[in-house]
Amino acid sequence: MSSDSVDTILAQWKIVRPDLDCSSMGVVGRLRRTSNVWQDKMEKVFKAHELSSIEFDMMATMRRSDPSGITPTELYKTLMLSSGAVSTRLEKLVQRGLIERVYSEQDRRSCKVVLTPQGIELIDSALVDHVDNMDGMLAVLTDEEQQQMADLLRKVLVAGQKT
Amino acid sequence: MSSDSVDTILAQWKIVRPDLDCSSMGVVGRLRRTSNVWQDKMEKVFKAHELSSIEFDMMATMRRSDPSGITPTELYKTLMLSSGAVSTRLEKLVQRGLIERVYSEQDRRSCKVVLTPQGIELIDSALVDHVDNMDGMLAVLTDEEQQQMADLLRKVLVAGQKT
DNA sequence: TATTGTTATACTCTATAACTATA
DNA sequence: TATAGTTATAGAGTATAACAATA
Repeated sequence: MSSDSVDTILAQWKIVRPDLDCSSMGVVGRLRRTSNVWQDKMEKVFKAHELSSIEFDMMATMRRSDPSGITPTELYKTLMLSSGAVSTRLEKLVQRGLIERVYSEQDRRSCKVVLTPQGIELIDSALVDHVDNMDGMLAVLTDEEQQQMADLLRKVLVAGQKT
Repeated sequence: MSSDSVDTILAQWKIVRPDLDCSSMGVVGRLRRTSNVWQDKMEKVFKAHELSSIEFDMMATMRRSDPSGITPTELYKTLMLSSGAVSTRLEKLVQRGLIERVYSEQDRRSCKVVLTPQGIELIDSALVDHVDNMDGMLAVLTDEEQQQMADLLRKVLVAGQKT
């Protein structure tokens, strides 16, 4: 098995701090690096569609939600952002004609944001490239290995929600 | 097996875009989320030692490097940051008495940064807490599963370096 | 002429909180 | 009085590029 930079780092710690068991860093460090590398690759694809990561996430969330739309509050809670950050970005997408606000008649404080036809076209086209991109990032793993990794990560995430 | 939020998202895509095979999102999406959750947990530990993530990374890199120090150039290349960003943060650490610059006699443009005794004390104490923290994040996985995940991630990282 | 490292500028992004309107 | 959403302010962080000193 070929070694990576994390193997080097672990070997260095073994010398400087032989008393400390850093093996967890072998998992956490690699996951962090993988996430960074993948994030960069994904941002390139998003950028090709003139979207930031968060704009992609927002539009993708709208795309897979109820066609009647989603409220800004649901959106910022789903994406774990502040209301202000979401409002600002929503306004930009409105100005680009990619989404529009539909005001509620029941609760006049509230609105829903929905994708315009152009918005759907853009996110659908970005989505295809995004899936291609992810497939490429995972191509080095067999289907079974991909399933293994998904299962291991699910286990971590489910456990983390309880805390 | 209990399901997580990514399972929900995949089910939503299955309805809205049944033509699109989003299974790679099951791996990539979970890895991204896990990374974010872990990053938050790590930052809390770093903050308890009055360090940002990057300050911790910088000091940890110095700690495991040659005791004679490391040049700012090596540091920003290792951490994949700009020279300016590293210079600014180095200066902050100098002002806090955690590191100092040792100027080269061979090349008078160059210097090395080294941890002061206080710096070593701080990073060593932060490191112990950091390792404890990582152990806790991985506690839900067996040793064998942790090894599996490390191996899968190494495979991805090694393949990624070639591109 | 290239390289090491610092500094200054400008930019992006966000959280916070103030604010409006409505419930 | 609380909530939905927007807007304004301020802060953190960075990359870029200009800069000084040396190779």
